[in-house]
Amino acid sequence: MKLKEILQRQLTEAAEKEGYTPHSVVITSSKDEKHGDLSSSLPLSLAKAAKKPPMEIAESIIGKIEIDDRIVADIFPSPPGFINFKINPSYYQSLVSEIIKAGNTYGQSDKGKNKTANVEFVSANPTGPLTIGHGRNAVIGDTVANILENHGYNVTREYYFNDAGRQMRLLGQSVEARYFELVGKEIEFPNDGYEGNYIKDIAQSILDEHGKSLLPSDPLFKENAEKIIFADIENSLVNLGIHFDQFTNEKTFYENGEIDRFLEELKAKNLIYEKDDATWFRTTELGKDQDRVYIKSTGEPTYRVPDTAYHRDKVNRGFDLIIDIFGADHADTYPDVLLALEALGLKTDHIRVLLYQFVTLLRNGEKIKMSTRKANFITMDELVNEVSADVVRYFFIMRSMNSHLNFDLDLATDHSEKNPVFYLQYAHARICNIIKRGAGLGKDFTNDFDSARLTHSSEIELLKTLEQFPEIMSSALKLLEPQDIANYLQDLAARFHRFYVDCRVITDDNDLSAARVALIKATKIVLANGLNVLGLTAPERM
RNA sequence: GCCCACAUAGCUCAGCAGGAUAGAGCGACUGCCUCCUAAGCAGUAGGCCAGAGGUUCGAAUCCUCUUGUGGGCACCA
Repeated sequence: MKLKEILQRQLTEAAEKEGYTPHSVVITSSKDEKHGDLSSSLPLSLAKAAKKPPMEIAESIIGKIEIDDRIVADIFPSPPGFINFKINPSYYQSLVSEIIKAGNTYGQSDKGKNKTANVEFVSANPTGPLTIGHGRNAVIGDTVANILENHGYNVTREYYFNDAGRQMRLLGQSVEARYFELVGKEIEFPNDGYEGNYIKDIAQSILDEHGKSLLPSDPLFKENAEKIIFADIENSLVNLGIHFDQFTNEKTFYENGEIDRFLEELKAKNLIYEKDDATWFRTTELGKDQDRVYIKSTGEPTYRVPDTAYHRDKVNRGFDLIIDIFGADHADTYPDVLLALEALGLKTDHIRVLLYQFVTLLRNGEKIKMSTRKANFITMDELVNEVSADVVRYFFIMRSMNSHLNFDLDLATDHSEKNPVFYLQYAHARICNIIKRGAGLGKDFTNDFDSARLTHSSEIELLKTLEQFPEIMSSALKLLEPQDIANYLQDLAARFHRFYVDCRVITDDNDLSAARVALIKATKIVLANGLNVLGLTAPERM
């Protein structure tokens, strides 16, 4: 059990013995060492209802706490009504062998054991290369999936795409136009067509493969474009270390009758009606302020229809947890999907939608407006080639999902050595180097060490930070916010670098060296586990 | 106009299930390698936590309003 949980329980029991009814017992790390290592403000929160001074409550609760002195060295109150715990250093010291023993399972849990999760992310339609805009989605999704796996979930990474809609039709027409340009029979380029050079490349490859005798409206234009672009997207994802377990195509739900069935069921519930030659979903009946078009007057369904059928399919596949990673532009639309599922009697409370804010790309201090259609974009491949997958991944999760991300291209490329990801990786590399050096001197400190030798304040601070890792990981499972892990690792690396400066590891004092080697091995394990969850490499040298 | 986010150091951002003195990186200035990688460490300067109310013993954190920024409000996805 984790330290805070132990203290929480002791505090709660002691408070109850004194006749209080504590609601939430919060324990925080003390910032000032004169307040011990951990503190609780429980007495302050009880004071009002009890009509007693907080300090008096603190004293009486402390009197009832059953101290395990292997863990807690001292408990004392401080004004205006905190209870402070001084933790026995031996508790922290004992973590070293615990972490080494746990190895790559340190920080893991079995909260998701025998449970399945589906994480749907990227889901970009194959109309062009993967851009930086998609990148944030891709990295968040993959990292969230890693977090779930860290807790034992069996995760399906899924990519959903539409190939039946207007966008894909435009893509085919754009390729077609470029093809006929190449064979000298120019036809009009579609309005809103895709202008990127990659369209010309595709047209050229079609020309190379099929000659110049293709006729207008040949389905081959769209089919080839889709195939080529999709292969390119998958390759870009692999470059980022991302692999999908399943690709699901919108077309499936037309072909297997799911969409018709779904519309029929809504109709039976009188949630669908016809107006102005279109078919509408009666969202107002379900608490929204306007109805939504389901089938356009052209006869073409809107994206909501297959999307909802797709989500119903995911629910029916029986996952314990379903996660969607959407950009902020979907904030208004996904509730309609959930509403429709609920209207059909499906449970949706195991669906979690993670919305992330957009990426603003800066070059020379100016915003770049990106548009796939206008071919004004930076591709993920370009970026990964310039700054490495590690840096790109870190950049996308180092900011909280719901704040806008400024991606400064100049900073990411020209000053990449200063990227914070190197700071943590350097800590890992430093440790590897010290261990190697120790081994080179014939000092292989494997099992036999006395952790009581770890008494320097930098050592204790490092140990305290190592202790927090499992808590950080379980909080990450609850919040599904990768950023917290990145922040923690920054803190851990900082503690290590400070320790490195204060405490020499390989010294003439063999016992001390053995203890310190064990400490850095434990640190290395936690760094590597954290980097691994973020999908970053843990380099042995830099 | 309506809905959702966001607003903290010169810049980019942490901190937000309320807690004791608001942090980091970059940038500026000062120090630290005869010693495990200086991709590091220590320090100085820099803040009305957007503004105004409220709740509370206690607010950067919760609530309301104002202002500003981004996104959404399509028979686009």
